[in-house]
Amino acid sequence: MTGTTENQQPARRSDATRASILTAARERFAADGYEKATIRAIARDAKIDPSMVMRYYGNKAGLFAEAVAVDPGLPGLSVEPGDTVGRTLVRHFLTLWEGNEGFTALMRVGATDPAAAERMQFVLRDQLIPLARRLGPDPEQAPARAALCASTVLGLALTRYVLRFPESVALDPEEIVDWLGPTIQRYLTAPTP
Amino acid sequence: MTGTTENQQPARRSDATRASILTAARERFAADGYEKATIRAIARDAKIDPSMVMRYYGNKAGLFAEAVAVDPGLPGLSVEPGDTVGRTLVRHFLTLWEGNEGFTALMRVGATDPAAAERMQFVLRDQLIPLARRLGPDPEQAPARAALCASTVLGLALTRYVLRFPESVALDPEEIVDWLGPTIQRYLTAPTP
DNA sequence: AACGTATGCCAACAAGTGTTGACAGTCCAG
DNA sequence: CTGGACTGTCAACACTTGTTGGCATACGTT
Repeated sequence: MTGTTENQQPARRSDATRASILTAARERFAADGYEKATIRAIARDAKIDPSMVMRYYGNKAGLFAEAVAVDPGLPGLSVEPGDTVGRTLVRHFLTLWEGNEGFTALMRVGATDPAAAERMQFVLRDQLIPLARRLGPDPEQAPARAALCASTVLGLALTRYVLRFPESVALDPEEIVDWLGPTIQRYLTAPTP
Repeated sequence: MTGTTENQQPARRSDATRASILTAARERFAADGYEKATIRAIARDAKIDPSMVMRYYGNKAGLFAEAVAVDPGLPGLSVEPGDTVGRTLVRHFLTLWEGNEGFTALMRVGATDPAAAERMQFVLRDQLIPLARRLGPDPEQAPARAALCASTVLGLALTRYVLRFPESVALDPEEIVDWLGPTIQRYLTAPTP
């Protein structure tokens, strides 16, 4: 083994450049969206030539795809007792968003790009709906209940990370968990109102 | 009086063109966002020449400004008994969004344009915060409580009108009121959790 | 009828975009 | 040392964008 992690590839010299491009791309996409994040601007940030971006990532779409290749992974929520799932879920999403700019990028772009919007549905369909089906009183209501949860979480992300409303940015993470946790819990488990 | 409404201006012949441009612009902005909604495409929809857009609205920014000049107006919520404010507010936003494409346009663009994002804060600052200050137990918490309400409403708008998640689109309006009403009510009036 | 104005179209511009190919230096195996 | 592959730069391409000015036509007033 050559590096810190075991790689099959022989660790080429250009890996540093590749990484710096990807980092710059994530920042630009998260800050400006797809159209305004030009390849020239990303290349300038990464301090290389725009043509290198093309060589390493094919085209702009390919670069974006790799920049937002994030894994939401709701880990081990199946073994949750069921009483605190709401709080746990909110806390999970919060730490996820705070640490990875890819989510902000995906969301900003999803507002105008159907492909990115569809990619966001993956979380809803693959993780939230099954969760709602397992915890809720009526499996048939699972899609509706999961949709409400998604709108809650994404609404916070929108006002806090995308639109950056000062009043939303000022909220303390634990304060958010205290308020949104019961909401999610109710959407998932409470009887139909 | 010449038309249905009283106008000070003598009702010029180009008013129909002006209106068709504005309608096409609203649709395009709402569907594609700012960058992808090109003046040429809008002009093609309105069946006129792109140069007419410039003559009547100065430039693209001016056109967008008039296209999203919508008034959220939370009417008479001050006289609401206080017990059903949550439901009333949700219902109000819902009818607002269903009827006017300007909101969708503003939101889609706000995801990448800071100016549009700031325009959206107007609703929060001018209407939601005062409401929270009047109804909530502690005036100092008004910004935080209002921010939570904004994130709730905008989250629904995001998944339903912008990202168009099928599970969110499928929700019945009254079903939404039933679920989101109590949430808003709690954010506004419930004691700190 | 005649004139000034409003309305519309056409062609073109400068700027910026993603993308491509040719060319120079650098590294490493033989 | 020498060859070929890797890494990077430069200049240019084809295209789309917002925007502008000139020119033709229709209108309303006198």
